[in-house]
Amino acid sequence: MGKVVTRFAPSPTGFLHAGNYRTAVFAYLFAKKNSGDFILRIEDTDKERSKKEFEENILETLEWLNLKHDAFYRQSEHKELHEQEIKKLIAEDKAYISKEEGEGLAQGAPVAQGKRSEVIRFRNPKKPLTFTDAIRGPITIDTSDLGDFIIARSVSEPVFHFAVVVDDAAAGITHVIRGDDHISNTPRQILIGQALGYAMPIYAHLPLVLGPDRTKLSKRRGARALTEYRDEGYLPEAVINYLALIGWHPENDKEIFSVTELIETFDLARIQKSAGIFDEVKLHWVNHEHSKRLTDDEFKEQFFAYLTSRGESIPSYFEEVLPIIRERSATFGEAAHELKNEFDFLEHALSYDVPLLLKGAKAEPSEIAKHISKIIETLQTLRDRFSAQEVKDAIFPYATEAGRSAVLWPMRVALSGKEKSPDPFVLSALLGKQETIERLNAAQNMLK
RNA sequence: GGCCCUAUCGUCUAACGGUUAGGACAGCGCUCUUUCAAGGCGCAAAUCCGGGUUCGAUUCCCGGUGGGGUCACCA
Repeated sequence: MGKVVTRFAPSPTGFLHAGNYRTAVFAYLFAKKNSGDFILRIEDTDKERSKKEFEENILETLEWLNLKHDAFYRQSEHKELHEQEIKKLIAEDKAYISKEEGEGLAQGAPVAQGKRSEVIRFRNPKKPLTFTDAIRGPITIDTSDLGDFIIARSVSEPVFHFAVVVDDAAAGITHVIRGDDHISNTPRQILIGQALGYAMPIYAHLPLVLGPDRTKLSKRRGARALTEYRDEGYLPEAVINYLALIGWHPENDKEIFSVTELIETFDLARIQKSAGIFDEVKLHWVNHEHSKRLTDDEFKEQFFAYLTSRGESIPSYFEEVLPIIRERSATFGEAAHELKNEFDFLEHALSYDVPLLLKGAKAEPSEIAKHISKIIETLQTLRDRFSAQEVKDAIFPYATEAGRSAVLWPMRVALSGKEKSPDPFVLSALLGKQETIERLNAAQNMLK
């Protein structure tokens, strides 16, 4: 058997959503699994609706996902080939030029909506046709109801079905991996291929990815362009991992895969037949798992790049706070939010009031003031560059004895000025001995 | 509506005739914890219905029902 060649063939008529890219992921994984080629073809035969910006978005997204193609072209670049093949079919009387006299064209009215008075139709043998789908097995469809379908608007303007068949054959595509919604298109494409004398590719129709409302993903129903996930700081490997999990499952219970692992493990035979629903919540979890697997350096570097690309400023406390932010956030977007909104107290002056100081302490102000004095006293005995653990060892016994909420809540608020924050020991280490004591003093003064 | 595809917890799924129907996300509870997360532990949750075939059906066959797709001079 020759080299495996798959392709991803989107039309640049809108932003592609997760379902489209899931198809790309499978076509890519299958090609790479078999040491084959993955081709990207932009299907731009519809000049009216094809837009450069959509093509750019597709390229940009694929690049972000790092789904590298081995060849790239636009369908429009194959005009001569298409025309040659159309003429060939007409010459062989397998297709013919048809005079159209439909309603919209009658009564000498001007040709409306781009409708032509002449088109090229395929002579349909009108027989039941069976093909074997790599995922679903044999599928039989009677092509009679198709009639003599149109294959081109004119000799130089092929319609999708025709161009696809010619281009797939020209590129030596061995496996056509595409969405379920193309099953009913397959017979007519096979018919065209047979008429042209092409070798048939293997078809593998993937189950569709549906939205939460169980219908085909679409922009209007809230499906988002994949680039939005990039903008929210999702990791490309996590997105690929999650996408691969819709409709595919390995033999074991493993769920978190790198792309390399995916290529090793992927198997067309283990693809689901029924449609799956895109679940953002699970994607979020998968991303967190991938994020946790990053080394500290990788996280720092990638998070830094994310912040920079977003035009966010890098605060002075960036590095110190990284380990804490990492465990609390699932995406870079969330981490950025934490960085900006939850740790700003590290470099800005505090503003909080006595009620907040008392809120979770469940104790009298005088008692709290006493606790704070004790904390300051204890902290004085520690070395200048103390660690969170050292502070905890020093304070915790006292807190436990005197009442943790009465001691630790005010301490935490005094240091962070916030109702929610990391624990007071971490906070102390972050601020350093001197600043910690200063803030505790300030809080105590407020209580007097 | 015609044609085609499809059917296991809410969701993604495991099982390729014999299992207490397994895992994951979400949910709930407990724990850890000054707080919010994260973490650990646990609970609850499914074979669409009806016929066959079989000693035995989630699994094979038929019918129904549900869901989806497709019926363009769009791709």
